[in-house]
Amino acid sequence: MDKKTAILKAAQEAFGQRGFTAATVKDVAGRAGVSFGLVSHYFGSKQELFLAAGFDMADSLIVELHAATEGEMTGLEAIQSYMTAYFKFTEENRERFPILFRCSPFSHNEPGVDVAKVADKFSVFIEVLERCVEKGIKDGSIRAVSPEDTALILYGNIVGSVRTTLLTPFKSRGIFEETINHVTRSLANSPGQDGC
Amino acid sequence: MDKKTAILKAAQEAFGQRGFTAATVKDVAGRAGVSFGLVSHYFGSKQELFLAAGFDMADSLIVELHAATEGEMTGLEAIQSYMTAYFKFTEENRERFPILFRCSPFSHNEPGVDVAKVADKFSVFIEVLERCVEKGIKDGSIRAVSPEDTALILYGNIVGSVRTTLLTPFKSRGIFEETINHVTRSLANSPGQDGC
Amino acid sequence: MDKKTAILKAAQEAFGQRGFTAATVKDVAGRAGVSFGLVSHYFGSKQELFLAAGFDMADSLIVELHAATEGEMTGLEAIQSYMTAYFKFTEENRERFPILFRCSPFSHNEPGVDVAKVADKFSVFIEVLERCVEKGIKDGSIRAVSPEDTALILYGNIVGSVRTTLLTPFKSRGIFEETINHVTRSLANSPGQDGC
Amino acid sequence: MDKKTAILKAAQEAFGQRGFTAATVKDVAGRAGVSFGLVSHYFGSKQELFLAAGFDMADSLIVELHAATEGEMTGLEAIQSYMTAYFKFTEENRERFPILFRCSPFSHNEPGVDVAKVADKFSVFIEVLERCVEKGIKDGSIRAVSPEDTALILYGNIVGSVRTTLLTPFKSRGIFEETINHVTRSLANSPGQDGC
DNA sequence: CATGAATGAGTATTCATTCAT
DNA sequence: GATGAATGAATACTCATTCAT
Repeated sequence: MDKKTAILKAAQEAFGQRGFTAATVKDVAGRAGVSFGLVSHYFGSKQELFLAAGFDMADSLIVELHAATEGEMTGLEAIQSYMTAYFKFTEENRERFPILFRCSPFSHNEPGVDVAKVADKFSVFIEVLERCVEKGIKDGSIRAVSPEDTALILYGNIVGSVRTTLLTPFKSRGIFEETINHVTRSLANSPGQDGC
Repeated sequence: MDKKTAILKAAQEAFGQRGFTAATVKDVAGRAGVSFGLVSHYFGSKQELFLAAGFDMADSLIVELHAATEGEMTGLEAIQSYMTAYFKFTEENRERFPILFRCSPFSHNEPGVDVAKVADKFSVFIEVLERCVEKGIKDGSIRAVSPEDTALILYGNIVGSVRTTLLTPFKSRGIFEETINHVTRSLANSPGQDGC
Repeated sequence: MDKKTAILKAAQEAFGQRGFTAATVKDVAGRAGVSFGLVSHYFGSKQELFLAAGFDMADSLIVELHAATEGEMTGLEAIQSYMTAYFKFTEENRERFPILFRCSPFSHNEPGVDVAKVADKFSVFIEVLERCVEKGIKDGSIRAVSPEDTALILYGNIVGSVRTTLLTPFKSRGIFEETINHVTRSLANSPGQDGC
Repeated sequence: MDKKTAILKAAQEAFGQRGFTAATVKDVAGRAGVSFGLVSHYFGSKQELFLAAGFDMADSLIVELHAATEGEMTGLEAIQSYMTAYFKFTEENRERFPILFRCSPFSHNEPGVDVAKVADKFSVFIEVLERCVEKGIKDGSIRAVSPEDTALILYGNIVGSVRTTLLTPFKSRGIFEETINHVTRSLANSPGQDGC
């Protein structure tokens, strides 16, 4: 791993754990094993580094989510696949994922975050979910709901469970699976109902 | 409003908007219209002020939630009442509510927050919810789910919608009502299923 | 002398000797015998301190020059009095005067100097001189010259001698008197000429 | 123009405009269109570059002044020729001339300037002027004055006008000519006086 | 009660310089 | 010759805290 990448990874760790303001450039440099001068050399300012770190993480996740929802399946299955991929990604990146809690429109502005850019980046997460809901309504796997509202609620639901898992001491083994069940129960067009 | 209260309210605003590290004591004093010396005079250190501000907000909310869930009703109705009260409280305290996003175990530790104390305080929110789920299972209004997992998921769901509303530009008029519907659909013991 | 004044005097010394960029706030604080935090407390930024220091010195000098040129005398005598006062002031403030070399439109912009403000302040020095020249032309003590050009040249002349005295190793005991003679010879309406 | 020369010219520009401390090696390299590594490669340190830049400019000017004063003429004419050449040189090198304001004993020490070397270099400018005054006194074109003091005063006079022209917003079309007239009036052995 | 003068630790950033390629 | 990665000293500025009034 070259030093530029090392700095990026270290920044994701440090900003994720401490937040933009509390994390220090010196800390990032220390974790990356480089001098702090090199951080400015490659990334300019702390703010630019913060955005680079957050966007790099977001981009990686977006790739996974696209892959998870692109195959042939019902809308409801796509949502389940989306959630599975999302949760898997968080578990595989426990140390560095939380940068997304900070560098996201769902957190209060950290100084130095361009709100518009971040909202733009994150709207993709919502949009993919919205497409899945729309698809599910069409193919009959999801009941009639507002795709827009639902996508927002589902995303909040997902992030809520991720926060609980990564941040709180309120641990629960099956929370990810149960969240998928929760969502499935809420959205599924229960076949029994039609049959009655 | 006496100056001590003014400082507390100002602290909730400032810490909510900027976070523990980025908010300054001078800023708090400015918003409260008092000299910065008075802040230490009443609250000692910045950290103590942060905790006082967060706990004051949490306590107010807890009072509301207890009131909302204590009457005679089914478990499912209690959950709906809990959520309604929670959402109402956030809207009535838009400016100062976000202190809870910072001073909560669902956010990364802000330096100076005693994790244990905070977890303790917030476990009440989960426990009240858990009691409602248990009650609903008993009275037949809620299907058979794990009360513990479900309480965590529901809380994440609620906070997700609050964050979306208070923090993001992804606005949706009916998100609070839809979140209640979402939860209701997921938990309700659908009478039709039994009938089949 | 209170600490705010001490900082101002120290700033005049430090900026005068080393220039805006090379002088450090720590150095200023050290000379003033205060902590460097107090400098920001009173003056905000280095730039504001620089301007405050320069303008304080300029204002003091302006007072002297007005006093020197206000009595009843010919224009030529007023110019001599102006120069005498100017040179006396520089000698009495050897240590701190050079701030004016830096904070003046006759020096290259130091970053953080508002060019317009400085030009405004210094235009007074030129204008007073111009009035004297005009007066001298009217009262016959000064030959027919362009008051505007002449004022600029005289000011350059004065500052040139001050720079030589305060900054260079090219010392000459009588340079101030000789400069006054030089100017007098150049401007005087030699009575002999009229008589011819 | 080879890269070494390009660096030297760029250094004259940058140091002239910003001063030794504020100008950066990177800035010089950027203006010259070379990598910053090449600057050290050719000139060693920033200080050496500064001196090289200043002395190169001083040497060019000295050549012009010698040429201007070497022909057959009276001392007064030599001084006029000196001034004309000096002013012409400044106008032809507007962008890069101000390095001499910085790298001269008439400016406060920029750190890294060897005072003695600079004084030595600049003493030539004064000496040439002094020779002209002495010559003029001998040949009767200049009245009886102290050559030493006068040379210093004249040099200050010249530089004052150059500073006014290159640095201040106090522009005056005829300032260079008027300065020559000013000096001429002051020094000339007015023939009319003798004639009376 | 209330103010704000005073302090100094901590941080981001700039920048000259070195050195491997 | 020429480049730019890498370093770390130096510096302006912020800010919590203390304390005299």
